Amino acid sequence: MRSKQVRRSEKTKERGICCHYPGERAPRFIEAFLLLILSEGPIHGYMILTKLREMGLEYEANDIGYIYRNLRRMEKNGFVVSEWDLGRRGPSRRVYSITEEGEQRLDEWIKSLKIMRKNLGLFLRRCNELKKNRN
Amino acid sequence: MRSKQVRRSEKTKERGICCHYPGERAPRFIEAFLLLILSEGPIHGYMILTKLREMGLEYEANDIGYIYRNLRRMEKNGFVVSEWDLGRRGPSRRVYSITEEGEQRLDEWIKSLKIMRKNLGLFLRRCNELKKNRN
DNA sequence: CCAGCTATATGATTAAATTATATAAGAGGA
DNA sequence: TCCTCTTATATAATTTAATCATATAGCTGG
Repeated sequence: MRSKQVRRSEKTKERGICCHYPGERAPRFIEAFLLLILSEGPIHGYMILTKLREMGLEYEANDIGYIYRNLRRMEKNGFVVSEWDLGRRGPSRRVYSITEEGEQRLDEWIKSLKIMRKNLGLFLRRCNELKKNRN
Repeated sequence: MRSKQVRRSEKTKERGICCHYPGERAPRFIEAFLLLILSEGPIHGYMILTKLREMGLEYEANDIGYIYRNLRRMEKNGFVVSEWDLGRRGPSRRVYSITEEGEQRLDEWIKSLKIMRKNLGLFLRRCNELKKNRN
């Protein structure tokens, strides 16, 4: 460990979906995002971090431990399987693939997140009305 | 305690925003919803449950403990204040009101939940594309 | 040889969601 | 009177998960 650790709470308050919001701690969506990425093809943990950032989630270097932990849990739950990729230079990679159960799980997530999105819309509209009525 | 407890995990899997989704546990939005309701006027805990249900969140009788705990935490954090309402028949009520700090906190929530809603949209669109390309 | 990037992993701590239960006032019926 | 139901608040105990912190190792370029 060389570089100094940075506290998320000080640095990353107003960003993506899986970090920072006033509640301090992340919501519980990471599994959905991991499943989507894995559903697009086998991939290793470190690359997932890059993908998440491309999806606007702005993870820090720190958060990689969180990814690995979740991948392990998901493997335990049967949503993914992994194998070592040793056939290349550099540190070896553990490559994860989604299972049939994982695909089903993703479908459940999609259903739930659709409802959540709808309810968030209602929430925000109601907030708008509240502010409007105050002026 | 008279009535039988019901397990959320068996009964309420595919519902609102603050309960049930594949991750089993609720996301961390409850504070935002409580703040919005309180921002509309002082109210006691038990009535909040009704309001949340009206907002489509389908809480069970069980979940009232969760509400109370959150209200207490929020009071500790200075987002709300409470006082007893003894001037009526029936069990006495603890009536909560939002503070200036609570209003600010709600504004932070609104910012974050807007981003979250946007990112959920991107997520769902990406899922759609994935499914489309498979056919 | 050191710094930096890539790569995986996990112990320890803290926060919070869930389950379960305790208490009590009043209303209405048998 | 007793019983049950609804309204109302509260918290102990348990479990899950997010965060903080750190360890290890391969390879590249200066």
